[in-house]
Amino acid sequence: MSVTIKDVAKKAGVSPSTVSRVIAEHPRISVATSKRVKAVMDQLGYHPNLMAKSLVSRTTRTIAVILPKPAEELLLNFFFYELIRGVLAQLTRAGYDLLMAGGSNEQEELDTVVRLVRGGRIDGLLLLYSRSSDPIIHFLRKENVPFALIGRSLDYEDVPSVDNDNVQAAYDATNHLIAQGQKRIGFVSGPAKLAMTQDRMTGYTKALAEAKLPFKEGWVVEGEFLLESGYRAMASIMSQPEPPTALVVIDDVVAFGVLKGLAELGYRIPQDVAIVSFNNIALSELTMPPITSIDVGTYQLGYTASQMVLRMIQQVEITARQIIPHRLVVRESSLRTVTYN
Amino acid sequence: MSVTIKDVAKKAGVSPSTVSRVIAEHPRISVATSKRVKAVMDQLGYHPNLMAKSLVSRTTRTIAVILPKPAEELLLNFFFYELIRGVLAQLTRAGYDLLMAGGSNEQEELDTVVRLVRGGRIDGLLLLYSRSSDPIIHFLRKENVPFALIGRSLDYEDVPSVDNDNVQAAYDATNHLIAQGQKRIGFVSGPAKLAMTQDRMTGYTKALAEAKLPFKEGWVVEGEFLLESGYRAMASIMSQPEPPTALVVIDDVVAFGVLKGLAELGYRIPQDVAIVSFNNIALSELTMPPITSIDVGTYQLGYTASQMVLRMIQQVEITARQIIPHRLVVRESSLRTVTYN
DNA sequence: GTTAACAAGTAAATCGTTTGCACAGATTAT
DNA sequence: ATAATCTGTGCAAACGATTTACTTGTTAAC
Repeated sequence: MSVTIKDVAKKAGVSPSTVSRVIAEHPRISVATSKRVKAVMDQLGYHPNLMAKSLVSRTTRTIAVILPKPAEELLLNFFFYELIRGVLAQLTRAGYDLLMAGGSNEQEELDTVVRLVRGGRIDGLLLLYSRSSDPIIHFLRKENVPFALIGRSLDYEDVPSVDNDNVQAAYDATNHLIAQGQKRIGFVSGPAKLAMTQDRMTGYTKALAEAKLPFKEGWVVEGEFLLESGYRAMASIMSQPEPPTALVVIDDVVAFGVLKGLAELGYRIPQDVAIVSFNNIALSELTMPPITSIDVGTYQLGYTASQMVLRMIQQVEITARQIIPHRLVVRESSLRTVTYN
Repeated sequence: MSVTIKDVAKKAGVSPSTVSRVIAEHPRISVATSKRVKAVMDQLGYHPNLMAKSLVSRTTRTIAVILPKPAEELLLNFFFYELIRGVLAQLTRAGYDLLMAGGSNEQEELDTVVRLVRGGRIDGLLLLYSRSSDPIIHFLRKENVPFALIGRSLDYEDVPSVDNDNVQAAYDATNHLIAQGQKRIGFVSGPAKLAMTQDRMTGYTKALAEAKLPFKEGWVVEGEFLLESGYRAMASIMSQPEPPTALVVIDDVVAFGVLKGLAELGYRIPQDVAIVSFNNIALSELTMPPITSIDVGTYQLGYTASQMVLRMIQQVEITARQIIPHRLVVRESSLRTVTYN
């Protein structure tokens, strides 16, 4: 069917091993032979069978990204894509391929990971978020598979991971609102299980405490990383007797929902309610008003995490935990006084 | 190292072939043996080596998506992600994995495809756009590899593909503006090589011609699927002696740039310039004003195209060319009279 | 009671590579 | 001149599955 190493060998009048050595640029092969074999190779359009190669080398030059449980939902958040962009840039550079796989629930997700790892289909993987007591992380450590986590593990200190200082980031975001004179600041949050959510919550409360500003249960709403989540949160938060006049929002897409919700309720932004959000996706500057957002270096996150996995595969020593710096990008949504031209 | 079929065989007191047959649910295996072997299998945590399996079966349960040349750029367009969402939904459903690979120029792209196909790494692939005289399509047809194109081939009639009726879509978009009383309608276009761009251009001119409205070279600008592209187009289009009062824009992200450009030049939308765009990505309704857009069923496009590839792999007869219906979603950006509440 | 049919399982070849070991001839060291 | 080392290559055994063709023990048929 397809042209194999044997065909090349026969045509070049050498043994298959020699052809293999030519491909691998083995030093013991003479220049003459190498040239001749190579000529035959492209004359025949030979390409090594990657499966056979992988089988014997136990290597696939493939990294997997596991799509968390509600892949459908995850994929609605643009943060993810910016991340993947970074991942792809790194992997392509290194000549690795990216495999995307998922499951429709936590069990299936684990099954997928086990299948890929035990089945020898991948050389390493990238985990996007970490839940508390994550069975996948547990499995990967046990099996000693190269992997890196984007985020922070709540269970183990020494999991290779790339993260932001989310406590500090939320602290900065909240303080930015405080600096604008805001006194009643709420928090539109994400899934409580995630380390990221917990850290940002910590930063938020810390800033409030330091400024001696009130923290109210009713000003905090937990949700998903979805537009509707932010939209719905407004109904509940703004129906409080004394609603907040400023909001820290866990994610830009959620903030889009917040914008929509507030607009429908008749609030003006930022005059009535000021907003600071996270991730600074490309479209945050296009909404009306543009959203102030903490840039977490999403692309860098993906790029660095992939690099980490690649290094682990090459047995290069790595720093277990890398922090990508964040940066507050101020736009109109958070400013006390705004001038429209 | 890893537990193999032989280990299972030994422990279960049968031959490797029997274990293999148990896995494949071969009818010639007795229930008793099957049970016993299966018990041993999960006692040992056995998982078949996918490479070995692929080697002999010449099958990988993997579909590749080739990222076009400027992957970095492509990934900035959200249209792509919605597409991938559809692809993943279909593939996950069918138990296939998705491999994303790319190259940094057309040659590398082709090389990647050749490597993956000849190397037996994938069972089929999905092409995102088609250029004229695309060497990749040429190669895939020659090699008889299952693949589907999202879009339309300019070279071959019978390439399996999923597409919109882009001529009609652009015709509808333009007519919508005409119905609003617009007389001077421009077109912010995409790369001229792409079938999609050409088709939309055709629909646009057709609508103008039928309505006996003027077509002016200066009102048409070619660009990329990038925000900046739309932004820059405004400088050139609006500096015409008689600038258009309405624009058909090739893509939502480009339209975002158009919005930004027009705002900076002091035009109000839709009062001074009305806009209709394509793809209807999630954020089109969040801009100010929300953008009227042709929903092309992006998710469906990805979902259907993947299905087509899977069918080809399973040797099921397919319709070579499927058309996904489009739908005009009217929002404020295109309306003659607007009321803000 | 012999043979044919069948059920359940095994042995061995195969898929396309890589790689340790062997070996012949050339080169260098002593 | 002989031993020791180097060079360049081939043989054959992996890697971990699947699958064809063969064995064996039972049951049914005549």
